[in-house]
Amino acid sequence: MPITTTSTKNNKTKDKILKVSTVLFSKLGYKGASVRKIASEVGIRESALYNHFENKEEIFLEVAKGIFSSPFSLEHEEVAELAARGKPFLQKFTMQYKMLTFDKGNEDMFRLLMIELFQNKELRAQFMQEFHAKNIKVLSEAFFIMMQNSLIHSSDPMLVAYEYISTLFYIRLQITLMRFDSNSTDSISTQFEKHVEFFWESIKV
Amino acid sequence: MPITTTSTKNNKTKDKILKVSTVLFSKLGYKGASVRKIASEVGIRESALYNHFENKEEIFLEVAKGIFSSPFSLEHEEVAELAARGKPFLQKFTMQYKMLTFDKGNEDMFRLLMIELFQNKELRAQFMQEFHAKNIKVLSEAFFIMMQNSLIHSSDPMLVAYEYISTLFYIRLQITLMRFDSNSTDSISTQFEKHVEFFWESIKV
DNA sequence: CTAATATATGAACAAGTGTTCTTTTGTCTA
DNA sequence: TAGACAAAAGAACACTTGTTCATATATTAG
Repeated sequence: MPITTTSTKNNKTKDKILKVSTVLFSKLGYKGASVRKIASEVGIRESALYNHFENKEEIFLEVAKGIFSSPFSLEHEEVAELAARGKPFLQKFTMQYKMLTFDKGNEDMFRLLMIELFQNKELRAQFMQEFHAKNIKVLSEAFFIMMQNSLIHSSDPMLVAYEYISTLFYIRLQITLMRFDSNSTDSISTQFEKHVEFFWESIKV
Repeated sequence: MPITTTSTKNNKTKDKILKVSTVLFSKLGYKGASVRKIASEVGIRESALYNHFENKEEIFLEVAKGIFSSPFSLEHEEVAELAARGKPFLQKFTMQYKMLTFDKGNEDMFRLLMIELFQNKELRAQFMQEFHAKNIKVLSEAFFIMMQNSLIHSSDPMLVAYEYISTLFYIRLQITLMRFDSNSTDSISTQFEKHVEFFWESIKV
């Protein structure tokens, strides 16, 4: 008898509401996605939504939980191990970042984040913490190890991390924009790999 | 007798509407800034707005014109001249970018752009063209000259330009976010200068 | 000063918003 | 089969939205 945290009950409708809301919020934003649009897409009346959620905000908060829960998991040990070899770490890290960029669910979450970023103070704080600071931490630790092993030139690991992550973010934003308009991402598809190459050539000793 | 393009008429109120709208749109977004909020801030009734503009969208379009009209002017000759000296070009370009980031008017426009980016297809297209492509063009031309003069390592100038502009954008986004919450930008204030240093050291021959 | 014109008001509109009822329907349990 | 409970519908609410219109008030021109 498996015990899931989100209650074992028969919540088929609730799940559908969340699924639909994710799509609509990430397309239209919080204001643009009205409860009637959500309900209609689910196939129920607005009033029925309130059997599953207190109000609109509760739906949004539930959806927004997904924004920073990306399974971006490089174990601490794995970081140390890969970093000791230099370039393979950058490759692994970047490919994970690339996967997140193209993954449907994470793409929606990223769009939602961008749409609501300047409308939601809490989201801004989390962006700085979860998106920026956390990445800087992992990367700077890795670059620090590379410096100790004389694989790259010595300098401030935090600065190197900043320089590295900023380009990843920009590529992700651009790809997300293009895909939102169903534009081909061909012209930018290998930008992640190019970044790894360029950066490694720039810092390697 | 100076002839301004925006008509010489006595349009004090119209100007105030645009000024107020700029602030509200860039804070609350298109949907969030209602005509009543705008009118009330101007000091008139909603109905009076329609003596100056056809509708809300016309106000927005007038405001949005300012997004991509930044006086980011490095003359073609100046680019060539500075690029031939290498690092000074990066310094000049970056300092102009930094000024735009901290300039009140351009800051509002940048925020407006970010807020509406995923809600407005036309804005996305302009972002790609005016914000991205144009900068890539100027930068890649400069890097090309530097390569010809053997100031930096030879590689794809467009790639180098991409790597350079992406970090500038990320810094700008972060600073704009912090200032939106009235947070101190001390921790990131010299990031632009650090970027110039890091990048130049990375590419110089 | 008077007439014409531009700009303001205040009320109203139709449509949309989030939310709350009461009532009906369905589903599982005793 | 009967009763309990969860989930649906449908109508209504108070409020906000963009926009319009008739009317009043300034401002300008002859």
